[in-house]
Amino acid sequence: MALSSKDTHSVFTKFLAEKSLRMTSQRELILKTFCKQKKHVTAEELYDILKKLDPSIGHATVYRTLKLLSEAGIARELNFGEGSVRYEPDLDREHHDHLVCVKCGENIEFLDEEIEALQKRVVTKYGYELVDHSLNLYGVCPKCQETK
Amino acid sequence: MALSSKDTHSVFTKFLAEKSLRMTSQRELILKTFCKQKKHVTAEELYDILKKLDPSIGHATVYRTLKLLSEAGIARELNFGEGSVRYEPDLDREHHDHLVCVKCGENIEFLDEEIEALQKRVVTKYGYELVDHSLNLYGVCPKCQETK
DNA sequence: TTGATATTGATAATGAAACTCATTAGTAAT
DNA sequence: ATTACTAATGAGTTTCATTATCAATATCAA
Ligand SMILES: [Mn+2]
Ligand SMILES: [Mn+2]
Ligand SMILES: [Zn+2]
Ligand SMILES: [Zn+2]
Repeated sequence: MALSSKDTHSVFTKFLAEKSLRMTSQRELILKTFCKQKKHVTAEELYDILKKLDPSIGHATVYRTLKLLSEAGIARELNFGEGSVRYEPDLDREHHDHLVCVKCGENIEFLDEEIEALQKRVVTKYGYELVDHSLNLYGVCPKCQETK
Repeated sequence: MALSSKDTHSVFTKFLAEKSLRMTSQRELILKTFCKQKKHVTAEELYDILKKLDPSIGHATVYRTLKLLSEAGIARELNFGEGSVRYEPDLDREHHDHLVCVKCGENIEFLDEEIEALQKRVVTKYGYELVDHSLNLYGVCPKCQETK
């Protein structure tokens, strides 16, 4: 049962209010457009999409807002070693990791509770306090395996 | 029983020969210096160290050679989301992942065979052919937990 | 040696992301 | 509505890591 877009909006508004920041039309548009995306987008890709909806939108505002959305827990940053960060909606989704095809970029999301538990075991073993983790598996997808 | 530096040298030479590339004094110095490092270094950090040994060394040569060393399997690229890539010797070392303190950067290397096995299970489940993986755990180290 | 080719290092170019700042917009009290 | 305050915006600049260019140099095989 995914949360409605109204929820991300109110979560963001609340987050902003707590920091004496303001909900603006740009932030609303960026939030709404970001949440619609099916794929993990870069700031640049989202900017290109937004430009069509509001040609006056600024480069920096997209970067700034994605950062805010991450802080608010609405977005998650992903790093697949491409040189730029990707973002995905994170609020109404359960945690998952990624399996990426190195040939075509196809992206599978998976969740392995056993791996999750073992990670916690490692962190505990060394006396650390877990903050975050990043697990990316890189491989060749079935389709790309055929293409020799 | 680690391999001697003579081995990395011959591995690199063989790798270069197979690609009709040449072993040069710069590549020898970079290889030797890189393998001596105890920590994961960025290209920039290694460049600073190399400058003291050979002030004529070029920026681009360090970047280029680290890339070659990675292709040759002598170095491994690490991405801790800092904005720059780190490298570590990989030839005479067994695989491991990293637990990084988000406060002080302290870096623990660990190997969990169970996690490794489960990763393979995930990849197999989706019909992928595993190429690589990246697992980074981020936390607060015991020392930094004290500092409130 | 010589000729072909690879390498180098200085420098320029690139691309992502952060910063600057003058202008605009939102807020809350008058 | 007017005001005063503060935050937000977007154009443009800046930084930083990394890559590309290219003329000069080094290496190699014949
Ligand atoms: Mn995802
Ligand atoms: Mn390591
Ligand atoms: Zn593929
Ligand atoms: Zn620490």
